[in-house]
Amino acid sequence: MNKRGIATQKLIKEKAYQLFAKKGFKEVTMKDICEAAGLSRGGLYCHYESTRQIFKEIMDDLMDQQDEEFSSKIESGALAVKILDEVLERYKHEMIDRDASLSIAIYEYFSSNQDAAVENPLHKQYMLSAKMWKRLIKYGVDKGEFKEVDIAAVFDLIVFSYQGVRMYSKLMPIEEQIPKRIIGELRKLLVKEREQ
Amino acid sequence: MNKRGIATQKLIKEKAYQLFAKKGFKEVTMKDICEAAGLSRGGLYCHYESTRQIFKEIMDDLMDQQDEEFSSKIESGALAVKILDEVLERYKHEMIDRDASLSIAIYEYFSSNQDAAVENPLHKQYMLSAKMWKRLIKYGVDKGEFKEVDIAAVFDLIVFSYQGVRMYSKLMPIEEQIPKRIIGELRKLLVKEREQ
Amino acid sequence: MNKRGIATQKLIKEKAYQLFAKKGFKEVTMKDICEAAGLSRGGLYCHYESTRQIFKEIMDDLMDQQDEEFSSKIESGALAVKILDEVLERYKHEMIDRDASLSIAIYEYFSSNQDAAVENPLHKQYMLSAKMWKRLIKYGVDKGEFKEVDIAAVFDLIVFSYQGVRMYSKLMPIEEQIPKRIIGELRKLLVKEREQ
Amino acid sequence: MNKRGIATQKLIKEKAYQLFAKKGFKEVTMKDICEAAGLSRGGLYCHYESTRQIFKEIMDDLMDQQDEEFSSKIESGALAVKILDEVLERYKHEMIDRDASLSIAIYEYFSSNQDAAVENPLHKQYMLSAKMWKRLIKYGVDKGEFKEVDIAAVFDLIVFSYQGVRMYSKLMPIEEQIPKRIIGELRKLLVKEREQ
DNA sequence: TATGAATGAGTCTTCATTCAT
DNA sequence: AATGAATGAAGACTCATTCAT
Repeated sequence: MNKRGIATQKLIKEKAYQLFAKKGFKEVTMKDICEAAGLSRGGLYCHYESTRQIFKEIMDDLMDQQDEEFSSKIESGALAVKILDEVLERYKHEMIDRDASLSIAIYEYFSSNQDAAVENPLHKQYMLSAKMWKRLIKYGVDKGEFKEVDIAAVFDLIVFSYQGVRMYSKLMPIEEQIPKRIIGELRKLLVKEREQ
Repeated sequence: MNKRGIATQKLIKEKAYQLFAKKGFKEVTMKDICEAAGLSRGGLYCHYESTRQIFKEIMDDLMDQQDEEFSSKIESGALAVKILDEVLERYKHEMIDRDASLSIAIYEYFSSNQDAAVENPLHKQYMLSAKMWKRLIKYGVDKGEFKEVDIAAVFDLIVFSYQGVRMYSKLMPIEEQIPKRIIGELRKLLVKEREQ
Repeated sequence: MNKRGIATQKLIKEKAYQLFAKKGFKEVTMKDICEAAGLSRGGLYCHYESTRQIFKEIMDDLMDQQDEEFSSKIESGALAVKILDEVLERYKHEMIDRDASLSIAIYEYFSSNQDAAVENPLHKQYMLSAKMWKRLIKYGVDKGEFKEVDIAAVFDLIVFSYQGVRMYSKLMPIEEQIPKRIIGELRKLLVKEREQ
Repeated sequence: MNKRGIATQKLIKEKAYQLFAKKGFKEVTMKDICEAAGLSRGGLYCHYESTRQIFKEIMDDLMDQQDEEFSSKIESGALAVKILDEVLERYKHEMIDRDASLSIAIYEYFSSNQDAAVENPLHKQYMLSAKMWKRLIKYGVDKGEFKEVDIAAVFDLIVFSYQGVRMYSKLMPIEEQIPKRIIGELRKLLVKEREQ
């Protein structure tokens, strides 16, 4: 593929991202993407065969961007509480950011998916996220900043309550207090009293 | 509408429920429902104008069935911990029950919905659920069985982690351990140590 | 048929008339008529089999109402000019009365009609109208009030210019001046100068 | 659009013209046109969205072909009577030419039309026709060939009696004598006795 | 690579018509 | 006479997909 081809594919993915974020996965058609990208039918088919393929490529790109966000911070020896607060702060914002996310599209994509369970990218992402969080929690516990919690249990609570709110924020009005309260409660679970 | 009509509508809703549970909302067509119900095209249109209308009616029926599940138990003076354990046990099962639920369909239905936010039935259900949980938590606290928690915060954590797992259970394999750990952690949050 | 049946048929025809006047013949369905008449599907079919049949019956009723309007006046010995002016005045109003007439419906009905030409009720009406007008014109000529015109030619001019305007009044805005000018011109054709 | 597309559109319009002339506007479906043009459903929808759009384009093409038919003749200084006779002769033939014309279709198209009255193409055509006829009549009067008539009135009589017959020729049998008599009468209205 | 014409399958929707009640 | 549930056919419309250019 030459430069032009790559640029076209990038354009297609950008435009498709916007459509998926707005309408979910199932309601975006190849025709929609053609029109959004300013390409003809045949032109789009030169690059992609289906919305599923385009979506998968967008997902893969996003996954690649995710790195082990905590690692460098932990290695720098920062306070566990400080690292925790940074991440929770980000989570709080993402919970109420209705528009930028693909969450609905991801939901629809995977719920009509035939991928073998183990290769499921969502599962992969979950496992990766688990690894990072568990490392952070252990780090905090070892440093004496966090309580001696059930690491796996607290991680599950964090990740699923976060995802639960993200999804519901697309379906019904979520007052700002909700993420705030959840984040606060999660923090209390982890951080020793005197630290707060 | 006569008896025959009512029976047909009941049949339509039953068959449609199964389809929505299996395929989500967006992928079910009027044709699918005709065929599942053994009706002709026109026959279905005698009763319903769209999948959206059928889905809404199913939702409304379900909502009607929901009553204030804790109320009678609280009024009977049962132990708060016992009531809590019963509900959490049910939640645990629902979290991994991939098939019987409409969760994906609900997600798709509401994510492409124009209903005014306040009348949103999901929001209504959330509010109802909040009322019941808050009553239970207060009851437990007053009886000295539960810790002096931030009631609203704990409720949010319960409901959104529950919903988060329910949704993800449709998208990726959820090991049985996950609901178990979450339920356990939520219980610890509420119940005083000596009660456990 | 008993009284109730007759009353229902009358109601059907009244409601159907309104629909035909408003939407033309082709766009009125049996369903429309059911709803307008407040009858069920089956109920309407008890009385009529098709819109065509209903329309035909309405037409026949209208034809029956038409009598030889000039006859009695001529026999009373009235001035030909006076009779003429009365009729022309009525024509002038009908030309711009967009709403009350079935003209579009008649057009559509007959243009998709298989009736043998000779039994064509429109033709019958034309022939009847011709007979009456020719009698009037001859009466005026004999009395010395009208010019010695080509009776058939003047009649055709009258009837077709009248019908032409009626039809066009449904299709484009007809200024009031148009019928006025046409009526004036037709009158001049017939009536001797000194009479005016 | 490329050559092939243009050729297809031309074909569609030709076939559609025949259908409209035969069946009127309302009874022609997109399916009819597909089949007449030898195209698939989707193929037709590539070019046109509705029968209304196709019909409008056919009308516009026809309007474009109409030019100010009298102008050149008047400018050449021909006898007004000669020009008049040529046009009336054409009218006479068109009055009984049942098949080639779109008159029914036009009637149905405009009678179910929402176009703002002023932009109504039928009205535009009427105005254009009025301009041409008035110019001719004035020319004949100025040259002393025509009587000193009420120009607007005579024009209305000409155009609406012509249209009236055209329309009725689709609805009932029109003997050849009728157009002949009307044309004769209209001619007498205009042309001075000694000219005849 | 890219265009856009064309196909054909699939769904939606509306009605005329029938029929058991 | 009347109801209204049900059928089935017809037409509208949309897309994924292919292909000649």
